[in-house]
Amino acid sequence: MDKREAIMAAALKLFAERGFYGTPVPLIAEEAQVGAGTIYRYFPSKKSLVNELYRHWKSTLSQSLKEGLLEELPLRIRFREVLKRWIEFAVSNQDAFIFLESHHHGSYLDERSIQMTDRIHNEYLQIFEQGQKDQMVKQVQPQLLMAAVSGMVTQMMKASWAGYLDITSETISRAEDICWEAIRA
Amino acid sequence: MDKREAIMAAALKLFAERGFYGTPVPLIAEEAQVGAGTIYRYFPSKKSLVNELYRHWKSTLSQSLKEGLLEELPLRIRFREVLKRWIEFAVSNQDAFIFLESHHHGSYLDERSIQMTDRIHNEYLQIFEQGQKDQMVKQVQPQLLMAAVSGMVTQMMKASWAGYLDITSETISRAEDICWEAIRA
Amino acid sequence: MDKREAIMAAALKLFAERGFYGTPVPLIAEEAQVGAGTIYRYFPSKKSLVNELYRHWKSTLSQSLKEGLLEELPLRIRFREVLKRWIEFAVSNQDAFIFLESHHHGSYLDERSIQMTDRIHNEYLQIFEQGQKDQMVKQVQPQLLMAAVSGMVTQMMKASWAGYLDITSETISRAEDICWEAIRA
Amino acid sequence: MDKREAIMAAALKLFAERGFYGTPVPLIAEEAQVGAGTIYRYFPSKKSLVNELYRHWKSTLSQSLKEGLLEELPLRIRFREVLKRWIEFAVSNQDAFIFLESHHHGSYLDERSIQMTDRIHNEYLQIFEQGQKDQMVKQVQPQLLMAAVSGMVTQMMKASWAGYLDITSETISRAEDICWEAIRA
DNA sequence: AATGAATGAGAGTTCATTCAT
DNA sequence: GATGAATGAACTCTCATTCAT
Repeated sequence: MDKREAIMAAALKLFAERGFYGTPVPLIAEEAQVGAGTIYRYFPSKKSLVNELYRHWKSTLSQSLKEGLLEELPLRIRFREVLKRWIEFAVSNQDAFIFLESHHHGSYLDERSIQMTDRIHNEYLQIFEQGQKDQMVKQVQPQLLMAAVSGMVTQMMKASWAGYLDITSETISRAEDICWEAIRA
Repeated sequence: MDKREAIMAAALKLFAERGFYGTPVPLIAEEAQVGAGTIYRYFPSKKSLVNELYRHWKSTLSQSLKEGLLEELPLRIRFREVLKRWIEFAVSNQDAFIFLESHHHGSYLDERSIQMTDRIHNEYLQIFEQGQKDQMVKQVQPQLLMAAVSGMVTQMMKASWAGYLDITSETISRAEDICWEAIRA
Repeated sequence: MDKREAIMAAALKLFAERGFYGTPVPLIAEEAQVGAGTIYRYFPSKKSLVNELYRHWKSTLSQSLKEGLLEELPLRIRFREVLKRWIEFAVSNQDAFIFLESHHHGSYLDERSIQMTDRIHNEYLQIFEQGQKDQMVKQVQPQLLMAAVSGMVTQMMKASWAGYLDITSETISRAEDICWEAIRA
Repeated sequence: MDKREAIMAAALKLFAERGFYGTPVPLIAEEAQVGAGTIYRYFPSKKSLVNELYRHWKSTLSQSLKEGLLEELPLRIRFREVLKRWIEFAVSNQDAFIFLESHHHGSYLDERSIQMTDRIHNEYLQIFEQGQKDQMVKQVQPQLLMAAVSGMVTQMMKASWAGYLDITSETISRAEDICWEAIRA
């Protein structure tokens, strides 16, 4: 489905740049080089488009954090690996990362999207809770640890987006250090 | 001007809750208990209203971080004081903090607002740069340090907003620790 | 409410001429000499407009058939009086009569309109049933008697509308005779 | 042409149920089990489809009223025979009869359809005029006699359609009596 | 100065029609 | 010949803005 992907790519770009309400459907059509009506052959409504897009990227991110992570490795190594993947995902998929962040609490997200958000959110929390059991990270509300890590990554991406910050592999490595020291016991 | 303030208070609340595009002007008027036309006596357009509101709170935040900060105190003390004020501002002015964060990159922000954002951004950066000179914080791009701190605070507020996190004075104190350890040398 | 009435008058004319689906809202606005948006200050939707219009004229017609009808008069006199009023209403309010007829089974009619239709329909049926008890009209399904009378009036109005028939007081009187002989015992 | 007939049958059913504007072309295609584009091989436009359908059934009805009617029979017999055929056509071809009735004044009918309507209308009128010459029916405008008969049949069919009336052969016979007494001298 | 009814441009969406397959 | 994905004009409805009161 070539058109479907073109529409999703166009919508991702525009929603990331201008937000959901700031993006008229005909503009998405133009960016995707399809007719306005075509969008409605693939998505029943603008709302359903944003929800499918959200779930697609949310699960893509979630997968790439988990995929092939060796359970045998020491927790500490795995922890830093996840951190690294997170940052690398954000860097490689800037639009998607910004989109996920800024649409986190949109009133247009439906029940399924919210449930997926909560489920993945809890998966992440468990990583921090596991780290706490193993005395590796600070013994505070896990939400706070997660806020530190996700906030760091998010703001770094926004700074890059706004042209304040140039992200290199050196930057990524530094960002990992900062995150790690923020949360380690 | 009593009405002007009522309008700004109503707009702050609604923009924070529903975003710029999700908030009709007549709804602001209703919340402020004025006629819809009255808003246009005080602000030439909805866009100018959001910009004035943005600049108002941006400079209020900036002021409260600087105000009466004793230059004689050791840098390290001043540093932690700023951190504390930042978090306390966010907690005491949830709407304003969320509003500033979520409108950070709105396409409706005008030249003046962007310039003010940049100016204040640079002021903050200087704090980190000063900390680097004094060997107190990590020797990395200051943007990254700032991302760590502002990201942490922002995500903490969003978690609170979404009901995931209950913020107490204990939480604030913990958050300060996390921020400090993230950036310290 | 001057505008409200202008809108209802314009809608009546256009719905009678072109039907519900054949009449765009902006055309109603133009005919009523108001802005398109104004219609939505008075009616939440096009559907609600057609329903209010329908109920307004349905009850107006119903009222004018009943109003001030002396119960003391012999049934036969009252019967012919109702017949006369019906025809006169149709002649004096051609648009409204055509509108009511052609929107009888529209899929856009809501529960309330359908209930009102059924209620008034039953009121009319009772007239015929009463006539049957008094041996004045034919002993057949009352629906059939009603079909004869309402069909006659409806088709007469449509013929007039289409320019086939010129309705005079002589015509009305003749129509009454025809109806009466159709149904009398 | 098998497909052509399938399309016309599907269109008849849907136009009768939902009206012209309420019936999307793709829905007709689905009902007819052909591709949407196929309809345009047989009919240049939706408008032309409804017009062909209208003329088809209009002339079918007209034919079945005339066909094989013995000129030698007394006028009175022939008269009642026509009445009977009319009602029987309506009962046997409910969809077609409803379709013809409700599209009688559609703004989408073209010149040819209107001319055919007028022509057939005049043929019917002549029957009544002939009846007047022979002193069998009332000496009033023939339009009025026709309104009585066609109105009766139409309303009876609508009542049946709406579920108010169950049509049996007894009903048909009664309806004939009513029509006849409405118009006879 | 303040109002809120009125406006019309522009939003999301539908659907008659086309055309590459 | 037949298809149905694709189109864009036109629909219903919203809302930033104006202006008579």
